[in-house]
Amino acid sequence: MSRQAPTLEDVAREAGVSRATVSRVVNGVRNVDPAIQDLVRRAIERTGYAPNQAARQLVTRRTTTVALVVSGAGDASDTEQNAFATRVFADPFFGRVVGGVVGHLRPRRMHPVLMFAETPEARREVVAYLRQGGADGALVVSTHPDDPLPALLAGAGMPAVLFARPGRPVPLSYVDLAHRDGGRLAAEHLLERGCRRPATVTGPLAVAASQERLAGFRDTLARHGHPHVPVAEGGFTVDSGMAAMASLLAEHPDTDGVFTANDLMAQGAVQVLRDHGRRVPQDVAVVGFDDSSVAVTCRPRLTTVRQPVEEMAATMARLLDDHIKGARTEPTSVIFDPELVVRDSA
Amino acid sequence: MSRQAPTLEDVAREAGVSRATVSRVVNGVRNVDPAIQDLVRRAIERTGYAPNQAARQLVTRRTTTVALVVSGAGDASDTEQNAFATRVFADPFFGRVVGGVVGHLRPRRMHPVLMFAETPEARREVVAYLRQGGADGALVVSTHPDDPLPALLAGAGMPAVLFARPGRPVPLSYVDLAHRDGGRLAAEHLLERGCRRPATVTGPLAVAASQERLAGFRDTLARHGHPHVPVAEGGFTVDSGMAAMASLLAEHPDTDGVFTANDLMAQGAVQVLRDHGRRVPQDVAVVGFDDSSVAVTCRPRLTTVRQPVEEMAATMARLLDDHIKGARTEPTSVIFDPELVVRDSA
DNA sequence: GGCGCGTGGTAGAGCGCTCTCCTGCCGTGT
DNA sequence: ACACGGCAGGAGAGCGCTCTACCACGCGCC
Repeated sequence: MSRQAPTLEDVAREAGVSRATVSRVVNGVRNVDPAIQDLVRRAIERTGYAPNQAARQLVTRRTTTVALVVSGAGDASDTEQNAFATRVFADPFFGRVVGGVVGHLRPRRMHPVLMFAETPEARREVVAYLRQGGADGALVVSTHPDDPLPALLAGAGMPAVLFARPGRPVPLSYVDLAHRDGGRLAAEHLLERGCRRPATVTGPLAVAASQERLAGFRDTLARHGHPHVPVAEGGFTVDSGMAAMASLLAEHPDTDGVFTANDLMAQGAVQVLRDHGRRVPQDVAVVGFDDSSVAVTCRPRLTTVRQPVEEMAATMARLLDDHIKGARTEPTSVIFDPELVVRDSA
Repeated sequence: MSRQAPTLEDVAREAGVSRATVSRVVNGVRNVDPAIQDLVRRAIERTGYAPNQAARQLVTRRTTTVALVVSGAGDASDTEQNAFATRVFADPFFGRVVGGVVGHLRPRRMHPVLMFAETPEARREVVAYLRQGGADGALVVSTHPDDPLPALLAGAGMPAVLFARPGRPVPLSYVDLAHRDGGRLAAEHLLERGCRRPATVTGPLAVAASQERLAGFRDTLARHGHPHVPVAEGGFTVDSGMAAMASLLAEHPDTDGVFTANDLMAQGAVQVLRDHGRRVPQDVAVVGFDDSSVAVTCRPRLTTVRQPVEEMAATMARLLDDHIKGARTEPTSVIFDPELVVRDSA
């Protein structure tokens, strides 16, 4: 790459036409004589021309990227920062988000810039990046209900779409799941299986989704003669699922059915159950949530409430596209329906 | 964002200096009178100025991004494309790569653009993106030994660094692990535990790393009186680990120690072992590879050969930086040492 | 036959920044 | 006192592209 890259000018000279004509051919805009089109294309071929993105961006004020931000709320120290990315991607959930986003972006020749915003410093960097025109908008996945990033983005007037309804109302579009229905689905399945002593391991109760999954689960059980359901709070990790299950078992050894608010915790719960001599699903039935990859890789394979993460992520990207193009100005929300997937654990 | 964003010109006017001076203050280049610096900074504050990346890129010919490419070798159909991302990130390995890369990039205000290159079409797109100046270079993680992308990149003269030595020699820098030593470490540990009938589940034997882990394992055992070691080939997934373990067990029911070429397969092997009534580690000891997050979340926790993926990824980013800056012109390789991490499975 | 009109092309003005060159002004040495 | 080096700040030329004019030309129309 030592010698200068060819420019539009070079191609134009080579083809014997003007810069504008070449530009039109490249961008497929306006009518250009087929013969000339061919001429130009041949010249492009010969010169090995590739349009300069920076120059194009400068005039169109559009990039070919969107920021894909995984956001926390903490004040993590510098040393913890790298670990954040590792930790985040340890949950198969994020891989699915990436898959969904890329699925929408790719056919449009757009690409995601990966950013992490778990500290005030990092959040500033994200906003700065957007303001400098590094990306056209942001797709935000928060890991914490008090995440200040959405408000920052909305305040800066940047196009942004969230995964899940923000803790505090923010004038931004988002996609979400009917979590309450998910809880209901889990309850109904446990009931149908004949569970008499259901319990649940929730996600962090500060998270709205956890609250709603619990509410759906609880309400459904209450309606079927189970006014009091043992509850233990977890943190969406395997370890927290183990701890929660252990405490549940200590206080309610007769538990015969557990709904855990995600698959990772279900995995932990199953392990603890086994360690305590319970067979799953014979002695205790376990229903997870998400239908992530671990649901099929762990044994027994998990019966779980499916969250269509890829679809949700793709929709998120579509909404952002609309906002960027100006085709949509009002914040919108799209809510997806969960679905029960029956496997071996319940 | 309806009204025009402020430009250098606006700040200059506001501060009563020239554009060049403002630019110098912003970029911290050359000496500028402290009083004037202050004046300019205040003007920036007031106007809410943010430098336009596109304009800057146009003249400096440098972006603030590098491509982080996960690459395959296949001709996957369109419908499989989205799944590729999901599948890739189901392995905790990639999350660690991202963590390491971001750890290096972030302090330098650089960001990774995530790209997937599992089809010829997608590979072309990656090369085109780089040639158009969308990113300054590429960090490539191949999932397949015959991946044509490295050669494409080298041919185009694009700065690029690979994770793992490429199948065919390519004049590109890379980082890698001393896989052979890893195999040796596993063998030695199994031997020390008193295993009499060791066996191994390898990765895809087309992958050099799999070959070397196997060679290291085999050679060490041979040197200690085990000239023949049962081998089953896996595919680095939980399922393939299960299948491989099952076949191993069928032919060699007296196996008392297994080295699996990654942790995911170790997890699968443990499950199959359990299903066949073997206790781990009492009846059969299992040593994994990678020290990924599953090593500590699964039960029993895995004894495994640690691969310092984050460090390796960070080094990859550093090498790329050097190449981009021109501080390094010759392809270089950096080889890391594996380390045995003893937990419960062996 | 002049005129409007659609078609296919050119010319050239920016987009916002960096960076080289230049100028004016000090301090210093002889 | 004067030449001169060094340094701070300004002027202005691009970087490579898009896009709005604008022009040339041929056609059908009254």
